[in-house]
Amino acid sequence: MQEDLFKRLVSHCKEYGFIYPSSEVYDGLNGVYDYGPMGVELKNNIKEYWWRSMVQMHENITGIDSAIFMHPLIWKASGHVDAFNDPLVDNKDSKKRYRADVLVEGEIDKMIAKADKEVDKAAKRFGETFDEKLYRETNPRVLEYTQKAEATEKRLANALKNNDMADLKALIEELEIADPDTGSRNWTEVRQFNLMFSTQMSNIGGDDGKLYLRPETAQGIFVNFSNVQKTTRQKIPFGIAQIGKAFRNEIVARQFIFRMREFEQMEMQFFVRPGTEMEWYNTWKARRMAWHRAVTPAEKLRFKDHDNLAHYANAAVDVQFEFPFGFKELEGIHSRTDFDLGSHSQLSGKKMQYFDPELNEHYTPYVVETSVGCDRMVLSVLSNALVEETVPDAQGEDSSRTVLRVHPALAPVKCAVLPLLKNKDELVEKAREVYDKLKFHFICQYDEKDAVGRRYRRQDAIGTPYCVTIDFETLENNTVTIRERDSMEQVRVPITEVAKIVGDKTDMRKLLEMLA
RNA sequence: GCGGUGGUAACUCAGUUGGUAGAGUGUCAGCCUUCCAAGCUGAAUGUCGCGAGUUCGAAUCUCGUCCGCCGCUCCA
Repeated sequence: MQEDLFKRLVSHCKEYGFIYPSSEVYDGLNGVYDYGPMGVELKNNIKEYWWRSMVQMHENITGIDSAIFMHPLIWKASGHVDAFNDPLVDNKDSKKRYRADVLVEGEIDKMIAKADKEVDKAAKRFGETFDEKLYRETNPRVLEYTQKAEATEKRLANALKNNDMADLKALIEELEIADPDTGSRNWTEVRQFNLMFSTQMSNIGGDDGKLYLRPETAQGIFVNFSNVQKTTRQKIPFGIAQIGKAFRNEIVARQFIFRMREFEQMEMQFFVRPGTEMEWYNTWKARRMAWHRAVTPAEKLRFKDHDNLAHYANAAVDVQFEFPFGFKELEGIHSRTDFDLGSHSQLSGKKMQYFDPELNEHYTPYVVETSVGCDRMVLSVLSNALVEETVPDAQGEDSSRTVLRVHPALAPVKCAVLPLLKNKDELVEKAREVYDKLKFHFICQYDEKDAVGRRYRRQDAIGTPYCVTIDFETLENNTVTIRERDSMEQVRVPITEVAKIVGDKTDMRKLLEMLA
């Protein structure tokens, strides 16, 4: 059922020009998609909704557009060079894949557990006279375990530091580590998976010329913190917003545009006084949920706290949407502490602090981040909107229609202009006139092909909220009918009012006002 | 990467024991039509994923290869 909906959605997206598989004529490129004529409009509207809700609606939030190429040290400071490199190993028998370092760490834990067990046993034996410290330092068996654990830890750290995959493999073999599930010791070579794409800036020679395509837009904001603060004279708390492409070499890209290798983020980093970050974290949680609820039913949205916090965060929550394949992350809200600014400050040697006149002191601001996946937002809007319903046809019989119930402010085309009949020149001519007026206000489509009912259905399929029909009465008194997508109801209005009526209903302002 | 599964028109799919491709929808042109898809007439569109083999003959059989989907590993 749900899977059917998802398949229908994917083909609908292609059929009506929303989303095409990338490089299709060359058999496609896994995990990459192109936006078509309807898709780009929808996506731009989503971006505009976000941008205006951040930058236009908050005097203390400004936007930037930083470059995708950044100095390679940025990714060192951010922790991505380390955190994005996972050494993976496959078990040939069980076909399971593990992180090699996690396997070794598990083995180290076992060694420590063994030592602890020896200590426990001795403690029971000696009773109250037991000196744990002395025992740990002198008992040969405990010593053997702890020393082995320490040595292994050291070797693991070295191997990771030097990217020595061969030694990692050797370590797994020497420790006789078995697959936790099956007990098999039949391992493949350990391979490094780099989740960042790299490229070459050719006029810098050798390895130093290696650059990464940014895996998140946030760092472009952090490294511009001082520039923005000084040039805009913002006082803390204030935020910097950015929309842009990011790139991650996912091991598997799946679920249509949900997880792509090239994707777009809408991120806002909010800089606050240390100690106030949880307050702001909760404020932004609420604001962001309100933003989502303005376009998505509340029951399809929920918060999901992170079980494991990232290296930079002291609190993290996801906004999840119920996709056809289950509740999945749409947006992340993180309290990033002063990790990023502190780290860049340390590595670059440049101060990234703020002088707080109220406190009369310098500090490194804390950061609360909101980060939405733009493409995921497109997917959520589409999967929430696509409906197949039964409506009466001209004879009052049941007929089905496919309709995209997207919010009018997000709809790719706002208005279709239709002459009732195309073989009547007066109607066609008048319709052209109306179209030529409306096109200055919003995106319109003119269509005269086929019966008008069929044209309505065509517009329904791409989510056009309003259809204006020019009929014989129009020729008499300059009025037209406006047909609304969801209710299919029509009202007759003077031509001179169409731009205002449709404009009001499709204006982004409607959405923004819901956030107040 | 492994396992499962699939690749035929823009979309959804059919194609029987091997005889060089069809349907519905959609698209285009024309007719009809005074407001909600499926009225009439006509038309265009396929290297049947790609390559090799078997065969007189391959969408169909064999092998290889590429790509997609689902699951596992990963997801800061």
